[in-house]
Amino acid sequence: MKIATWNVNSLAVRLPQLLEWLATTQPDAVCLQETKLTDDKFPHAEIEAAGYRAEWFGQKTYNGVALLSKTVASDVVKNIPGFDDEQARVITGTVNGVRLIGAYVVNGQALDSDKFAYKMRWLAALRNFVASELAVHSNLALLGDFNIAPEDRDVHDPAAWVGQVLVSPEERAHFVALQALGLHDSFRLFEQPPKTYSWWDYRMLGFQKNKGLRIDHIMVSDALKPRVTACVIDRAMRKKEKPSDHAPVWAELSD
DNA sequence: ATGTCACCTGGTAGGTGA
Repeated sequence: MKIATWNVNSLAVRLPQLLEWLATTQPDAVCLQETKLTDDKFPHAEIEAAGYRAEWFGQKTYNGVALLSKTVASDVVKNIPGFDDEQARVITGTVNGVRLIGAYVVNGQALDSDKFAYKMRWLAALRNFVASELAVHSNLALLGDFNIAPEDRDVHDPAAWVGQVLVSPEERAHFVALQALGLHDSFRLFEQPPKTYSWWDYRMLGFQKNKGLRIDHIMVSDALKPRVTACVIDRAMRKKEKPSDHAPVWAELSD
């Protein structure tokens, strides 16, 4: 079973690339972030024609998430129960016996901003939600755009990023707290090439210079960990015409 | 600090968010 995550940065713009990528990569399930579509605009017909079921949860202009899968997802939950949130950032469902939580974590803008305080509250709520889901679903993956680079080796120039969001000790502490629940960063279960990132700023030739961060992750539960046979960041999609600023990430699970 | 991209409103440019 192949599971994946991709921040598409507007599904309206990226739909042709998504369909191409589904056809070549053949994931069994994929969580999308930043669809930027209200629910009435979601391109479910095109996605179903490509052989995928879809669950989606969006809003105007910003955020928006979706869960695509070859077989139908069950027990779908939108956003974090009990956490009042105007923003569409989480979609959860069970596919082939695996609980998938697809998340678009708050960016946070700047460390001294209201948005960063919201990011901290949001991550605390996510942790509680993941803990409650883990209590009833041992086979669980939390995947998405975390907007956190867990370690300095996930940052092209750690010194240049000091004081900015995505790399702060406070954000990294939240990543560690998720690990403390028994979640494992799939990417680091394997030998990986150095300087492998999942996001590059559109500005200043970020991708061409590989000035990136690894902020898109697939975390797996203790029960799922021994089943992970690979985790790959698909840089090729960042080289396409009109790319998303994020590359897709996928992990292969044995049966 | 910001060379890009996507979206909105409201208008053929400017603001916001990432």
